[in-house]
Amino acid sequence: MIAEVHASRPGGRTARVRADVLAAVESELAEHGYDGLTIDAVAARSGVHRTTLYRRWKTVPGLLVDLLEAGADDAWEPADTGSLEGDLIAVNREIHAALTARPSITQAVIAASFRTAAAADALTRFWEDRYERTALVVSRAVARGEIPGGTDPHQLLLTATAPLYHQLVLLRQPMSRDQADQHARIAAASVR
Amino acid sequence: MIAEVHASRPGGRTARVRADVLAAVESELAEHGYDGLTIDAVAARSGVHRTTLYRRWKTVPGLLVDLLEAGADDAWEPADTGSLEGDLIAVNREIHAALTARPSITQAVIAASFRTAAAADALTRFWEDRYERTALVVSRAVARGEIPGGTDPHQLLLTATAPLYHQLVLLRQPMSRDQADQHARIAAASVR
DNA sequence: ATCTTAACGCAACGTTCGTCGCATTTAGGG
DNA sequence: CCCTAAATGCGACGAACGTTGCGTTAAGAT
Repeated sequence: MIAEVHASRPGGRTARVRADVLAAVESELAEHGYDGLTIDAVAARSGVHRTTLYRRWKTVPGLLVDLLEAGADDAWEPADTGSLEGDLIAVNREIHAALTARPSITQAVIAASFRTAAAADALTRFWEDRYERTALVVSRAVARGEIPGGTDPHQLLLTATAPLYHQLVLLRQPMSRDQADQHARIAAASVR
Repeated sequence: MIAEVHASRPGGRTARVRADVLAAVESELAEHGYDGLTIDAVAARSGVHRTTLYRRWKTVPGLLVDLLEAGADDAWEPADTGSLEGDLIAVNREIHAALTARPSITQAVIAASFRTAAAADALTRFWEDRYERTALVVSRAVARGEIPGGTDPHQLLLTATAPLYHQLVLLRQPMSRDQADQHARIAAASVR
């Protein structure tokens, strides 16, 4: 998620317009949720003309994609708690917080990903990047001799994190933080 | 998912219209995917008037909801293979097949559930029903003495099935049937 | 067979959506 | 400071969407 360095004219007004628009997207999202998020509403709130939004962002999902990329934390890496189980619990708590926040930007972007291919691609890239970085907790555990070297990082992370997404996003039912912790423990125990 | 028994006039023409429409929805879905699924296209293909579709089904997600309910198998129950692991593998293979089919009705309904509350509710009810029935594999395992009595069925099923949904639906990446089996084994082992 | 009325067909309407051509502003370079 | 072109503002347009009023058909009751 590198910021667009080769933009032909990223200066003053353009940057200000982008900031205004993304701020409006966030506010609109907070007030009316994803369904109330429309190009016209964002245009009205931001003071930027409809046509400009259609030209630069094309669609509502496009706006959310940009919001996602603008907020991408390039320095993110999983916490090091000293044990595999502790690391997985920390990861799951982050996911749990992101999915239960109201409004949840993550939930909104997921919804958007079912509308346009561009949003789906952006989200896939984002998650690929995150899971790749999170694989660090597995290699650290291997280095500590906690788990065997042949362990598949992705399978392990899937076991730990998938239940949160499934329960909170698809099944649309509550999940306590304790339950989230518990799934991290199950995953950690599965590779011992 | 009981068929609407108290419909005031479900007879001949009305039933025929519904059958024509749902058939058209399925065909249209197969050819153009969810994005190409529009009220007008379904009306044209089915020979039923636009207005009728708007009156009875309101929205495109509404059409998919009805398709889901029409295809609901009220007799469904999980296969009995004689072991918890075998049962979970069987369940996961069904889910795997449903999510990798092309076109996948399940994937389409999931996409629809992010558009209208009615679709989200219908899907939630459907899954609640399925997971409740699938809990049978857990009670059978308890009866066989395979696992302790205090086992939480939902947590176990979540561990087994969530990775499939997450990988195939949200992460939008492939998963082999062997990997699906593997997650069933991990779940089975987690309660031993 | 007749009647009632729910369900459907039909045409027209207003709204929202996304696009286009053109004028205006302004960032960034000479 | 001036010049060029990218970015934005503006108004209008056509198409798609969803709704409404009214006439017609036919299911189900008497």
